[in-house]
Amino acid sequence: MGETTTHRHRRRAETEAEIKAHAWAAMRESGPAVLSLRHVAREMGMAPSALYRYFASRNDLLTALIVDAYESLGEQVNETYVRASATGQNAFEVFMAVAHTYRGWAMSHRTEWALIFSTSLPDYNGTPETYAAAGRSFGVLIQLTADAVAGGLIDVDRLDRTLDDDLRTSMRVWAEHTGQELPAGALAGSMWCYSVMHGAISLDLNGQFPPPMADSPALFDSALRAMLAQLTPTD
Amino acid sequence: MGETTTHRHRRRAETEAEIKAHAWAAMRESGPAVLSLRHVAREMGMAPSALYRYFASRNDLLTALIVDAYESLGEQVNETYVRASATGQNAFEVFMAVAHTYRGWAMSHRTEWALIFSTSLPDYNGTPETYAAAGRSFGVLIQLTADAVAGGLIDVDRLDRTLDDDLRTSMRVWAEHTGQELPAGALAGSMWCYSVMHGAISLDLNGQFPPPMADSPALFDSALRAMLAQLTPTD
DNA sequence: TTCGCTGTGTGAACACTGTTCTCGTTGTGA
DNA sequence: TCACAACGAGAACAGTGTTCACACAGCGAA
Repeated sequence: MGETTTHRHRRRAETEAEIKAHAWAAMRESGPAVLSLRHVAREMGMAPSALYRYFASRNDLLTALIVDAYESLGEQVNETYVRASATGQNAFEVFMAVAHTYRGWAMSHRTEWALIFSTSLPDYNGTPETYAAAGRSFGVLIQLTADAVAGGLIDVDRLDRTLDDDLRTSMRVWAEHTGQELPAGALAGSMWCYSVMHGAISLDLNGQFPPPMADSPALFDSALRAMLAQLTPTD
Repeated sequence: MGETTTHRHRRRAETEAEIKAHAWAAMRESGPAVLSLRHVAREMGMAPSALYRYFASRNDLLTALIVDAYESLGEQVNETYVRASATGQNAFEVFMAVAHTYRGWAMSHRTEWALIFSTSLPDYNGTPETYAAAGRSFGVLIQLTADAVAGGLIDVDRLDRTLDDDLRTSMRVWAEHTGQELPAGALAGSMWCYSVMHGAISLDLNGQFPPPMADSPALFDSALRAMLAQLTPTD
């Protein structure tokens, strides 16, 4: 038998996609979190109740949208990782390329970003599916850390010594959980970089930076490079 | 005459506060962004329409709540700044104390944090009042930067040289806007620290860190110290 | 080919929501 | 004591997510 994709199946996938497309459009113009099923239905020329044939609830639709957003982000990030790695640059340069892709995605997909990273969606609760989707771009970060360690870019021993004991064991626990051979210090360093990256983007997107430094890739770049410099050996 | 606080005035202020208290309580248990005026009214034993004597709309109530949250945060941050400064510690140690207060507030006021920092509140738009309130804790950061520069903790010249030209001029523009004498490099450094601080908290609160390092003040601490180390002279 | 089932769409209904309006009542300053 | 502003109640309107009974279309099996 295999996958019998009947005519019905295809049509169903189409309408499903169309619903999501209209949902994105609505959120883009009215801001996220005001997604109205009735509005989408009206836009599509169908009864509100008909949407429930495709998504069991508003939350389910939101989950699907979030998963799609994660997938889009993960895909772009991963693609950049692969392409930049192929050029033979060292892991830090690859990381910078990935980070700029990450930031670029956030800037050009503000709605998606808000949907992913804003707690406080009305009544929405995260699901296992979203967590799984989130892991994908996180995996690239772990991979990059492993690359950097392999390339000798990280002063593993020094970083390890600076860590608090409890923190070091936390890192070890997680390191074993990843497939890679990751020293605690390196893992901590990657979390530092992740924090800078996420924080700079988040502040920028929310307009929490003073006006003249808003939407400044240069500030983002300098912040990340400052943190990376802290990881290198022979300071 | 002066301030004639009649009986009515006092009662009005009381109900206003009571409304906000009930609103916070409701958000705390049902998550933010599902604030329902009717629910608050029901809880208080009054008609929904009566609330409109105190807040012109749901957005106005939200604004008041956000301003209160900012004020609470700003107050705690400022208090820590004053107290820590009085002990004669250097500006970096004061900054660490302030940062921990900041993080502690975020952890113990998740609802308030979400209200402040989540874009994507349903239909809510920022107002001048909220921007003014936001500036208060930002001011402490600027003050700390000035203190650090005055204390010779920041390698101003080196940082200045590492900056992109456009970025440096952006920083200068903003530096003039603040009352303080802030070199561009130092200002950039403070933005880096702000990014780390905000990012680490944000990721932690949203559960975006791997489980074993969730809710870890040590990770937060190490990330900030790593960034601070990057600012000091004579590396 | 006809039967029956499953997938899809409809429209009415329910319980909500924010908001506005009109109508009383009640406290306060003159 | 009077007049007026402040306050509260209740009904109403338009909007929401969601459910339900119903009707039709398409498809596999008899």
